[in-house]
Amino acid sequence: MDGPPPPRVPTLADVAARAGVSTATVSRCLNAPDRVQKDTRDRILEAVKHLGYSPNFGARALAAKRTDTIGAIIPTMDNSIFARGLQAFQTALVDHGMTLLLASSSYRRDLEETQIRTLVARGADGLLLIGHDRDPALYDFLARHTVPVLVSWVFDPTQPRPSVGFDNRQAMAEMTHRVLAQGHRRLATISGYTSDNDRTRDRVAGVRDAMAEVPDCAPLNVVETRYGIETGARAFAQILAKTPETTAVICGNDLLALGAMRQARTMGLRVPQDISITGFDDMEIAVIADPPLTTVRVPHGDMGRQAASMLTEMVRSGTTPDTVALPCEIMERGSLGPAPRS
Amino acid sequence: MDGPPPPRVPTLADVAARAGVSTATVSRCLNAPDRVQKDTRDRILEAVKHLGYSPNFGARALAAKRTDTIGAIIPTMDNSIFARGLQAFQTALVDHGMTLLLASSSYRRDLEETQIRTLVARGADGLLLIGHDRDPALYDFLARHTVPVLVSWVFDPTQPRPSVGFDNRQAMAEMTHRVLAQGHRRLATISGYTSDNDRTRDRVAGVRDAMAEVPDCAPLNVVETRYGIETGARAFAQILAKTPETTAVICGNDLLALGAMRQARTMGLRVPQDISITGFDDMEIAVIADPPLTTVRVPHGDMGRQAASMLTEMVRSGTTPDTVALPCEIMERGSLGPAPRS
DNA sequence: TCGCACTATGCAAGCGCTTACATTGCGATT
DNA sequence: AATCGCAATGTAAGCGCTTGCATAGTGCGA
Repeated sequence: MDGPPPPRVPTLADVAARAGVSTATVSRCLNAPDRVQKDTRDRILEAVKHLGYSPNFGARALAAKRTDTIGAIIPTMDNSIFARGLQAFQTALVDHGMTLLLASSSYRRDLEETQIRTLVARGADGLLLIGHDRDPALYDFLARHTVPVLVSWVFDPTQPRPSVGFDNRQAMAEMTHRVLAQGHRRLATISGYTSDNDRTRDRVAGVRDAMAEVPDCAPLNVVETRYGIETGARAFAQILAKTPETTAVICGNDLLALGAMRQARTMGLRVPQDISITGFDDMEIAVIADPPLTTVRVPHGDMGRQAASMLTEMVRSGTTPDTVALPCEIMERGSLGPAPRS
Repeated sequence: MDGPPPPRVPTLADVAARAGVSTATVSRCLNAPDRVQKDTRDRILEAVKHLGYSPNFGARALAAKRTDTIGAIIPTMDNSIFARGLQAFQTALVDHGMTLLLASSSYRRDLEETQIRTLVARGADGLLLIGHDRDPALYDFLARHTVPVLVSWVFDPTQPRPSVGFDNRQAMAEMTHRVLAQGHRRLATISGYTSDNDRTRDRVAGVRDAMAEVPDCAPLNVVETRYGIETGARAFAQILAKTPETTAVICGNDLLALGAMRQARTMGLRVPQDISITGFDDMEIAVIADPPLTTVRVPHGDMGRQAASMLTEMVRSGTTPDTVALPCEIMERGSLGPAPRS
């Protein structure tokens, strides 16, 4: 019936021709359907379907000055912590008609900077970033390009930028309270690197906050290391070498805690009878660790979903939302027990 | 010194004006630097820097008919299996000057289809997909839009599309050989859902391949379920209810295996003395499970990096590379032991 | 000295879409 | 019946870049 198939990808003009209207009407029909009459719309839609038309992205971006694309830069996808939040973020973004442009920084500030510039150059309408710590020049750059930024994974109402996240400091303070409540007074912390990272800093600060309220605490032994199981194990050994009297090790994330637990076992220490260990994140495996890990449940999913809504709103309306705080929950499980009688 | 800053984002024309050349020369200078003379180039680069120029993405995409963007659709980021490969993929992509557009399908065929169309509409120059199972109409669609596709996570040279991955079937057969070598003859498998998923199908097929070489095996008890720890635990209980004589449970991934191990412990079974359990993926936690999990190490990183190179090449040169097979490695650890004397 | 090959640069035509503005047609208002 | 307002649609001007082709400049062999 039909002639030979069109040799090229159909354009708006092809649709317009087939429907017997102008390209403007087709464009409107696609972007604001209620601005064209029902029968015209039907005719256009038929043409669209028949031709298999799909708008050219570049042309649309050029003319409309937006891409319906949101960029996100996370430290890493390697461990599931960020991946879970990202999954929720991406899914929600799709529901809002947005697409995710993704990059990772490997926790490196210089790389993150490059990635931010790249994503903006790639036309990201808005950006999701983790944490506030960043060169002010970068924020200037983003402002100049009028790219809205939403910060996640933290809650800090004193920052000028909106964020959606949780209060790392308070969550860790709460965890530390629980540890202290078990009678522990000789604590140590295995933390991620704190330079360029407000989240890790806040977590350590939270530990200190809680300790400050109890008079007879020994000084906190803090070891900084890269996040990971192996590094957690090594850090644990280091801690016991320096302060063997430690009865509880508060870890900056679950991976570190898992490594610490393994090392404890290796060294013949029972958890929690001889030493208590806590984590942060509540990864899926926390509950099947032996003993199950006491940790902080982070609202990954809510954070991701909220971030998607907020960013979409920011991009579409140009408004700046209020910073949102999401609650964490302490999951008390087997790895935290009473302090041993010394 | 300078006048008031330009009120808007600078364009090619601004750069050209400042450098005293035409926009064509600036464009060439940016895209093929060796086609303009050194001093002209320096002048242009100075102008670029001074103005803080960065090319407009939409305009470039429209004129050049490419976006330097690669789309990837993975089943989920929720578990670290895909996330790790993706991390390597993204990093390598950046090294090739490409950017990652990401979507996830939640293992749902219909969603995946939508996402594929969306990413193409968003201007992805090429696509990374997981597994071959897909509606042929989709492949037609991609061909019509001349979007090259690379399939990953599988190795199947009989498929018309290039892929980079590993042989799920052979890897699982190899694992099963190891299990059989320990004297096990009553096996069960906890598999992910096999409909629309060639990877899970291949893994089960691998188990059967190996069993076929041994005459006295009991029939294989297969339970299909969603990937996860909880679901793995439930599936394990189901298996023991139906075939309590089972001495080894071969799981389709590590999460399932971890769940199975937990359930075994709950039911008072010792691993591996009473029952052996194996996984697939070699997630980071496999080694700290108790007992450490015998599993298949999948070359996530290599796969991601290779995929990035291959796709970039496909997009840039329009060629179709050969399918690449990457080796898996069986990690024999504590969760696999000799079959108990019955 | 002339012509030729070749390089560096400019000119200008799009790429396919959105949108401000203009036009048309029709019912309601006076 | 003339006028006005409004809804539906058309007209056409870009959006900022790439690239085929044209043009000018340069060095070299004959």
